[in-house]
Amino acid sequence: MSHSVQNNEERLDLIFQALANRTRRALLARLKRGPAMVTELAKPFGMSLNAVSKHLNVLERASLINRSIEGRVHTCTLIPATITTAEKWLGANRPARPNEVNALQKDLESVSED
Amino acid sequence: MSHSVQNNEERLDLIFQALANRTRRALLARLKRGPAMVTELAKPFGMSLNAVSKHLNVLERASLINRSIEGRVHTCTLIPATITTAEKWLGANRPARPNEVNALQKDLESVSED
DNA sequence: GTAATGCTCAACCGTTTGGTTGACAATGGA
DNA sequence: TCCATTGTCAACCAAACGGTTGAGCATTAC
Repeated sequence: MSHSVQNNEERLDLIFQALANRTRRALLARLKRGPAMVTELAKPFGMSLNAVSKHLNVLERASLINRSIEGRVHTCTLIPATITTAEKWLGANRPARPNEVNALQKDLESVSED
Repeated sequence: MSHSVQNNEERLDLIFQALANRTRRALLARLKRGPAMVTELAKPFGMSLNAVSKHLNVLERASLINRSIEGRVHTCTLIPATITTAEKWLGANRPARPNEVNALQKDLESVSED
């Protein structure tokens, strides 16, 4: 494919961009309940199958889902590890919460000990 | 402003879209270390101040940052709660991990108890 | 064999994005 | 007062987004 040559920033770009659309988030929410075929995924949305197919492409390029083809049925599966990648970035870039700050301050106090 | 009329999906759209750009993620990473003025934020990036100002607008509309004006200096501050909003969505839409599944299965077994 | 199903690809189209430049308003320092 | 600093706004531009329609290719059912 030669598409998979991505550094971490590129991966995060693709992941967050894929998440930045409510249809795609709804697709992921559905897939959390288990794998599903494309027409099944498309059913709840008031848009063409083609549009949903495009959204699935975006999710696939972001490695948020996998597709396995069996006959004419394409089954989509969530890739939880990619969601974890996004969670990790957020966790690393959210400042410590008050109680965490308190804990950190206690640590600092116990070190300086003046 | 009349801009702040947003339901949850709109808010998530704005948040994830704001996160879907490496310059903006770098800005947030910088702001995690504390508030900063606009020129200071712009310094590390090879682009015009105007471009950075636009990025800050995107972050502000997503409620990821705040701006306080004092004289001619606009100071930007991170809003951690909004990052938490994104984290919550991800946490709710990542399937349970194996150990969590085990815990859940144990719960179920202890209930049905046949 | 024919028809329906499942899905993708390609082309198109209006809107948004991410950058630029130029002008300008307001503040602060000389 | 004059000038540098700080930052925004507006207009412009190419590229990407998010949808559409139409065509077409496998696969399965009849």
